[in-house]
Amino acid sequence: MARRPTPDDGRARPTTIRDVARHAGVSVATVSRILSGTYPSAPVTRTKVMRAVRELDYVANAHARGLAGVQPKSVAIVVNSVTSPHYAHVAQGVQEQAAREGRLCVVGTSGGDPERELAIVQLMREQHAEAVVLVGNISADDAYRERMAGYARALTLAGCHLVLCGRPSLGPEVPAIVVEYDNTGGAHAMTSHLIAAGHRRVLFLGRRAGYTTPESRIAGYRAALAAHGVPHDPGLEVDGTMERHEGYRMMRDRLDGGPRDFTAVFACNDQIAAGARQALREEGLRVPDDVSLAGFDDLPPAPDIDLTTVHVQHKELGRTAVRLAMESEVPGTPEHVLLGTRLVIRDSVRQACPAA
Amino acid sequence: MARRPTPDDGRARPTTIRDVARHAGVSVATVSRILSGTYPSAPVTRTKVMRAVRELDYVANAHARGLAGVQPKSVAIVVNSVTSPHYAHVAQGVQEQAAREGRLCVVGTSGGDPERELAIVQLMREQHAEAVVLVGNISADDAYRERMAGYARALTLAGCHLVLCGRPSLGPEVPAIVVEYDNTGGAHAMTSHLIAAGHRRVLFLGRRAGYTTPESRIAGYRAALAAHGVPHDPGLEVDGTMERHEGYRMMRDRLDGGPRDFTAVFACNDQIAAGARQALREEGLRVPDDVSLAGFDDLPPAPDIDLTTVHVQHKELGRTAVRLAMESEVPGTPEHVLLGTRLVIRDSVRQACPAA
DNA sequence: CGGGAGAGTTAAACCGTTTACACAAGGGGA
DNA sequence: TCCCCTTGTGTAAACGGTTTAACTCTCCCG
Repeated sequence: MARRPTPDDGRARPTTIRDVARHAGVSVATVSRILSGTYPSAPVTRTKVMRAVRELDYVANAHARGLAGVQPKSVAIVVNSVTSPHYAHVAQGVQEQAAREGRLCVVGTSGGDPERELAIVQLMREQHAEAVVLVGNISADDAYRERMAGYARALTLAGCHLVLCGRPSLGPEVPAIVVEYDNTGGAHAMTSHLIAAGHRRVLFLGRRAGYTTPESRIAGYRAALAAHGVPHDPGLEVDGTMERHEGYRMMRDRLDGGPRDFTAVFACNDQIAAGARQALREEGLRVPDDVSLAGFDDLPPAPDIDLTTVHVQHKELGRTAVRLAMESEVPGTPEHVLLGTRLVIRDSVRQACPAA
Repeated sequence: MARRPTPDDGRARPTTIRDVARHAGVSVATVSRILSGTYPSAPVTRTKVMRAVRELDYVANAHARGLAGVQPKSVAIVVNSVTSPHYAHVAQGVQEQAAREGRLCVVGTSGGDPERELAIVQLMREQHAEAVVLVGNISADDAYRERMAGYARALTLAGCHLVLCGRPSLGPEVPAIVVEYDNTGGAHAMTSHLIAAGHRRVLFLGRRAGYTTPESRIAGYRAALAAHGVPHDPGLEVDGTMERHEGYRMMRDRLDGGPRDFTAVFACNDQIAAGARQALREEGLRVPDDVSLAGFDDLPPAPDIDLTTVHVQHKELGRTAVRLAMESEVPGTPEHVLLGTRLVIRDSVRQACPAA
């Protein structure tokens, strides 16, 4: 036996459909049908059953129901961490859309560790999630891609959709929906904006080889420099991750390292910008009077520090991910969506001082 | 039959333990035992089974496993929204602790709607979650409390623990773990800090009747005024919710409404403080030179706007919630925990100008 | 008065796993 | 040689629902 009948067990066993049937004086099948409402039934029986359900405070066992083939499945989302505004907003979009489609939403955090991400995906496969949404920015290691590709195929076989959100495709052979936003275009536009304001030495904070988001953004930065005939100085590209304290560190190091050789800063995201701004202020440099500063994302704390930045539709990203996964059965559904971005001009960029 | 055998079905059925058993030439029970590793087995059998598992890429069906009585259950957390830094940090703590205890974490958002919150709790009951964590700040309506109390009893009956996080108990009769932090004490300390700096007219932004968090904080504010013999002017208490745009609105209204009759502002949280700061700056008032400003929470964007605030251990709150729920079987576990807070002095509060 | 038609209900099979119990083979002590 | 114990595996009964196929009534029509 799976479990002893435990008629003498201390704690009570939850109410089952059998209890309801007995209490209402009908069969189990009748209760099931009346509750699902998919079958005609006599009003008097219906009343009896509903009363029994209320009196016993019955709720169905989701495991049993899932096992029996009913599919009110769930959507899973894997992010680095929920405290990062970027992930939080995407997650919020996923949540909202999942709720709208009547799905439960499971959130997992990987902490940026590919190993944990793979483990969570495997877990979701066990849970028979309807869709698994992987959000952004992971090291594109070859062995990792190979394994994830394998999982993607397994998920698809089990009728589950893999959605890559703000992250590039795993290759044409791998079944996955991709929802991205235009990192390169946004960075290009922002860099052009800085150049138009007369800046020719723009410090880029947050380069990170192997990570797709920073790589796309720096590509836009470089392309804009080239398009406007501004010489590209690799010495102006600073390595770092996308956290606030890293922004602080990068700027500190730069200021401590010698005379200031830039008039503007383009941070890879708003968090870095916020950290860099703090380091600048500690050094007595005002934004935008002494140094212009631009970010990317348009998330808190951008409005609080008057940051000129690139707006990304984060919630829409999450919503689209879920929507595409749900609709992917219908023929015309696209498998790759690229969301646009737009500049948000606040007050952190000023005309370059020609003397600088 | 529950489902036709579908030997001719288009899409493949996921691999079951039976497939593995057949493929390895052993019985289903043997596969189960070898995979769970709780039983002795011959090395040669073990090898065969493991190879079959690998070749078929088998993962167990979590529904079936759950039904059969194995309990690697999950932890559920219900928050207003994941984009609010306050909830995000608590959720992060819950996630981390749940992961550490080997539990899956389900996140639901209620949008502050008691009705949806109740619905999610019911859903979690179906899912047989091991613990349900409800986070903060809901309207303490009587009918709602009654229903939630009923659910709490039902959850307990099903062996599931209800944890109220940053929210008061439902009453002594209701089985629930409560993890709070000291709102009143923190607000008292901050108000005292402002009074010590010479402020006697402190504007409180974010009063909200019926909501426990603002009510506790304003109680601390009033108590501190009384303790230091500063007259209490109800006209200095402004109603509003705990969002950034509300902080902006409240301060705007106040400044537009007449001459400034306060020298310091105590915002009910950092978000309100950030909004209020923006309104002040638009009016040409500098923080802290013209007006002192204090917040509550110590979450982004507090460090970016140099906000003096009250630090709350948000992650610890979430972690404690999960930990207590897991350990609640062992006798000595407390059912009510109050976490401390501490002042974080930055640069948004200055000595009051006696003339003001 | 026999015989569909159709509404309402029930018994039983099935979903995929775990596990109590049965059982076979092999080894060692009496 | 016999018996018992250990070790490894198989059989079958749960777990709690859903669904199919069969069955029992009424009712209506020829």
